[in-house]
Amino acid sequence: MPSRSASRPRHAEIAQALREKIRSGELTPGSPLPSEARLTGQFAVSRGTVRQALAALRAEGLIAGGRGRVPVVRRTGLAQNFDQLVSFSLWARQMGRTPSARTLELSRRPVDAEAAEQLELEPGTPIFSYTRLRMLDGEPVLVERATFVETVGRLLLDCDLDGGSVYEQLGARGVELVEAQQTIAAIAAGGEDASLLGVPRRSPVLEVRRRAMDAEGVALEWSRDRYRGDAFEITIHNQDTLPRAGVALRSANGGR
Amino acid sequence: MPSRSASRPRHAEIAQALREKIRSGELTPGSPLPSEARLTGQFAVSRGTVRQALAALRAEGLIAGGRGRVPVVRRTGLAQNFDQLVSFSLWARQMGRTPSARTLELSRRPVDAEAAEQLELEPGTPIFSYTRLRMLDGEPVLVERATFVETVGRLLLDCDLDGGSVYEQLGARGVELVEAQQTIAAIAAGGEDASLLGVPRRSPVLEVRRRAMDAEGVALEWSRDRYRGDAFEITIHNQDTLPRAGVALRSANGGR
DNA sequence: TCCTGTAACTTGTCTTGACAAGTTTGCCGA
DNA sequence: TCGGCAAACTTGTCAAGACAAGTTACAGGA
Repeated sequence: MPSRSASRPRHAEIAQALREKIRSGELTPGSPLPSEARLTGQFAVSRGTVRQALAALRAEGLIAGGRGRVPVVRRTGLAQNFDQLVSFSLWARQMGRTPSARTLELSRRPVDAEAAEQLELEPGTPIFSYTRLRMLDGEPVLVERATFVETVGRLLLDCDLDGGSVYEQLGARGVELVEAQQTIAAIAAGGEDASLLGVPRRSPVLEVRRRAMDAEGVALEWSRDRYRGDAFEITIHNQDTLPRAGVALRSANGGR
Repeated sequence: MPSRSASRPRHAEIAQALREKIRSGELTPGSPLPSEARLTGQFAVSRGTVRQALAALRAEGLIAGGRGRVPVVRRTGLAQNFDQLVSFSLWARQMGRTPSARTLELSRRPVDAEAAEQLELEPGTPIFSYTRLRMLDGEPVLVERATFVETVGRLLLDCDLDGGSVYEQLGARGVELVEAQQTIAAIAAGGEDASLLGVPRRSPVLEVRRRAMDAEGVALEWSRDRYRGDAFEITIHNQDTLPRAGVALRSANGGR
C-alpha cells in the first residue's frame, strides 16, 4: 500500500543502511547484527525482505552466519568495484603511487583472428586498438595492448590516453563495463616487452588477458596486459562454497 | 556420486539440475531457460524455491535476465565450489584428466617466520608441512609446499597423501576450509623446482600462495604452489560492481 | 507496409504463515 | 560448583498469493 513509486526496492535500502552502519563503525567486525525478527520490526517489512537484504551482504562477504546463529560482521567492507579491479590508474592512486602512461600506438584496423573470436566479431570487422606503456613513479611496469569494438573504440579518439583512467573516461561517455573474464599466466618476456619494461629477455612476466563486457554481457574489450613479474602480484579472495572473489592488484616490491 | 538425495534443500537440487543441463550441453549459451512458472510445475515447488535456485545460478554468472525477460544461458560454467578452486584432484578429474601425486616429504617441525605470520602463530610453534609433486596424466606440473596448523596437520598422518584430494580427506575428518586468500605471481623456476617439474632453470612458473581459513576466519593452512608456466593458467570471472569472481584453473596446452 | 496499442506473459518485489534445524540461555539436580 | 537438559530464540526452507513493471506477440488501423 505504500506508494514508494520512484524509490529503490525496500530490500536494497535496507542492505545499504546496514552497509553504512558497518562502514561507519557503528557495527564493528565481530559484533552481531540484530536478529531478522528485530530488523523486521525496525524497518517495518516482512521477513522475506529482510532476508533478501542480508543475502546481499552475505554475498559481499560482509557478514557471516548460519542456522540458529545470528549474523556477525566479518569486516568493514572497503568498496572494491570493477574500476579498481581493472583500472591501473585508480589502483595506483589508491596505493599512493603516481601512475603515468605513454601511448605507443593507436589505430583503427581490421580485427585479427583471436580478437574476433573473443569479441564475437566477423573476421575483418574494423576495431580500435592501442598499445600503452604504464609506469609507476616513472618506472615502466606494464605493457598494455587493448582492443575495443568500433563503437567504443571511436570514443578513444576523444580520450586523453596519457592522462587519467581510460575506463573512467569511457564511463563518462556512457560506456559501462561491469563484467570481465580474466586469464592469468606466467610467460617469458619477449624481446619487445623486455626492452619496454627494462628487464632481461626471458624474465618471468605476468600476462593478464581480459575480456570485458557491458551489462548485457556483450564483449566490448579484449586486452593483453603484461606486468613485470618482479613488481606485481595479484591477490584473490574467495569465500563460501561459491566462487566469488575479491580481486586486488598488489605491488610486490613497493607498498605492502 | 555421494547419496545427496537424502535431505538436500530443494532449491539446491534444482540449481544443480539446471547446472548440469547447462554443462551437458542440453542448454547452450544463448538459449532461454524455462520460465519460472514452468519450472515451478516441472519441479513441483513454489515459485520462491525456484527463484532461490535461479539466484544461485545468477550469482555464478551462469544465467542472465531481468524483469520481464526470460533467463538466458550465458556460458557453460566451469568453477563451481571452493573445493574445485583449490583442489587439484577435483579439478583434474572434472576436466577428464588423471591426477596423481608423489609425496616428497612430510614432517612436523617448528614453524618458520613467514608461515608463523600467515597462520598467526607464535614463532616456534610446531606445525605440519609436506611437499608434493602433482602430476596430470603422469606428467609433473605442480610442486606443492603446504603448511598446516598442528591440530589439522596431525590428521594428515591418517590421510593417503598420494591418493585422493587432501581437502576431501580433511573434510571427512571435520576440517572445513571455506575461505581463502590467494596471491598469484610469476617467478623464475629455481633449481629444485625446475628439475622436479622437468623444465629448464629460469623458466616462467606460476606461483600461487594460499592462506586458507575455516568458517570462523581462522587460518589453518599456508601453502606455496608452483605450476609449470607453459601448462597452466588461472581464469577469474568477476561481474557487477561487486568483487565477486569465479576462479577456474585451466590447463593451457592440454585440456579443452 | 508500417506503426500502434492492447493483451498475454514473465520476472521483481513483498506479505503472511508454517515448520525444521541449529544455538543460546538458564534452571535444576547431583 | 558443575553438568546436563529443556525452553526460548534464531536462521534455513518452503508454500501460496498479490501486485508492479517490463517484454513479447499479435491484431487492427493508417
